[in-house]
Amino acid sequence: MSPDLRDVAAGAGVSIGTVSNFLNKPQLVAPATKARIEKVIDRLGYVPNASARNLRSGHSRTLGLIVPDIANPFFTEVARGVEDKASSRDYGVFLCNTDENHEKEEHYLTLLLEQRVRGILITPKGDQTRRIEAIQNRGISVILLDHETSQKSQCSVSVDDLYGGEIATQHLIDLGHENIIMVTGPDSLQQCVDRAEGTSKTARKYGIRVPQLRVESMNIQGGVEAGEKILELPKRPTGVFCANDLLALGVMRALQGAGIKIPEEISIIGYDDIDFASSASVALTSVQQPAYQLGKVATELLMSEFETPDDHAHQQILFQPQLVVRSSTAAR
Amino acid sequence: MSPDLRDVAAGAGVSIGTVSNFLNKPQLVAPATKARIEKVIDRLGYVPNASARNLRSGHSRTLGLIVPDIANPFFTEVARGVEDKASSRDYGVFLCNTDENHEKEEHYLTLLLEQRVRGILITPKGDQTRRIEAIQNRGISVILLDHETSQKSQCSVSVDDLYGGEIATQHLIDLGHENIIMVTGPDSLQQCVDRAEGTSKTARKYGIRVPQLRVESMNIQGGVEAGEKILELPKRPTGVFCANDLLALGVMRALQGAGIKIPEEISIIGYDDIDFASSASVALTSVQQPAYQLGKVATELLMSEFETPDDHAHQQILFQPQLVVRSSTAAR
DNA sequence: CCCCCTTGTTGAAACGATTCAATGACTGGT
DNA sequence: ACCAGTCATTGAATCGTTTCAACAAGGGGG
Repeated sequence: MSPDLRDVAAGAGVSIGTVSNFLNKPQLVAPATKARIEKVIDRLGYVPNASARNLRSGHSRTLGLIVPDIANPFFTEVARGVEDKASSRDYGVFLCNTDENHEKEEHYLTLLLEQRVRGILITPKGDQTRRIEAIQNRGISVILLDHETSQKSQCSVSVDDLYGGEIATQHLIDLGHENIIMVTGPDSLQQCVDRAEGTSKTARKYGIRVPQLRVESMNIQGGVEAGEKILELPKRPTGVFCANDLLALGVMRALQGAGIKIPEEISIIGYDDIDFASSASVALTSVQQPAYQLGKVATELLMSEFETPDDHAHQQILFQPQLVVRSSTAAR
Repeated sequence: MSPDLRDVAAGAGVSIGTVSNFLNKPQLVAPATKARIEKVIDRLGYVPNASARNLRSGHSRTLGLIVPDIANPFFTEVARGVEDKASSRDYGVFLCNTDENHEKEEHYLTLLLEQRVRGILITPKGDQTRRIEAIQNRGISVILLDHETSQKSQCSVSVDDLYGGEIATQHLIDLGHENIIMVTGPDSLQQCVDRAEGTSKTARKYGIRVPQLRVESMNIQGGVEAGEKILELPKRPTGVFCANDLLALGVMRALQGAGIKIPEEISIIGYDDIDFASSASVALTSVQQPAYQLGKVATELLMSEFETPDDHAHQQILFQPQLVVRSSTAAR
């Protein structure tokens, strides 16, 4: 149905090998032959078959990207960074969305293995160290994305979530808040654990205890649920730190729905500084992360790992987040 | 590096063909043999090589999805619909983001052709009829997503943008607005053209002319730019209809930044009803589209096209959008 | 006891490319 | 006129599967 290297060769009156050289090592082919082959390729609309190519050459030109929630603008931004970098080197990207679901993560990992992708970028749920090592043993590079690792055998690119939790909490405390609550996700998300840890650490310095309100899903819906629980609390907090902006927007929606004034009655601070944060009903104070950069750097690292394996040292890159103050937090 | 069908066969003391049957036609394999093979597969961690499989069988188990802006929640929702449906039938999805850029679209189409995906879902920019027919001639099914077609040889799943433009405009007119402006994207986006057409049609009935303010990119940034232009207008409009919610949020941001009260001074209505619309600084009135459903139905249609080509009739499915009134529009 | 049918298994060809050693055709130096 | 050395091209093997015709082994039915 689709034309074939053989068809091209026949059309140009050369052998299959020459056409292959034209495609992969053009400097080996005589100008006149080149011209002839090119013309035939155009006329036939020949497009190489990646499967055949991968099979023979032993590696594909595709990467896998596994994220917990593609609807979260933070991860779409990361994905954009990955795609741009990959594209620029003529790699394709399999984008997989797990909905924070372990089974889906497993499912997609197998899918990527079947595809024999060249490398995988993953924001894993829970500790996947063993699984990941098994994959690396198959000759597939893996980079942890937005997830720090202590394993020296793995690369990771992440943002300092501990520090992020600290500056968010410090900000609330500086504004005079003492009754603070943190809305966070399941413990299987390392980001949540680290941000919470940063919060506790800073709070302890001031003799404050920050209770945690845990939700299932890190999205607006989850935030709304958290907000409703906050409303029922016997002693209502004056400051709320949410582990991401979606939660913060949800909490804000729930609280405002109950007639509570933000930030007069309750201050809210989010995390990620997504684009929508500044468009929110009250512009959201948030902790900014270099999402696009994260994706880009991770992809560079990944490619260096398999393109120049010799001078590639496994490294753990850590970005620093930054506080962005807007209108959702105020002195109490 | 990765174990092989041959390794499995050797381990289980059977031929390659039997293992292949175990994988693809288990009913042909004796229970005892099955058990033996299964054990070896587990022990070796065998994962089939999709390239070899595709090459031999002549078709892959992957789809391609091409969208103009994955950062737009409308399209992430569509993508979710596609992924869920595809996953459920064990298909993988290549998600491609074009940034409304024709070259990228072209680039990704070639990528998908190289991969010999089984089918493509695309929200094309401009008229791609010929290109798409060429792809179909290669035996790859194509479905137009969120883009109506009159071609009877193609399937499409879309939402009635003409009607959407009508109800948005009708809403503004019902509220007493006569000085209305539409913020829209480039003519190469059919959605924009259709929504604008709906607007004009309705406006004409009332003897009103709705000028168009055209921006390059259909995102928040584009909206901000449009908002700034609106501020400079000699005769400021009282109603603004934006071709999508991102534009609306951007316009809102710019106008509010200049101290204009929404909706008291200017009413704004968006399109798509993304999740963030109701969290906006002023909850956005919008035209709702069944995004998830769109993706899901399109994928079903696509799969039926190549799984049961005989009883598949090309069809154009059209959903109806729905007005959602919130706080960003008011009587003048 | 022979034949046919079913059930399970096998072996080899094919898919469309890459890879590489071998070959052929020239060129220029001596 | 010959040899060495480029430069272009070729042909065959190979990657890991699927596919399918052919075969082996039992199991009734006549």
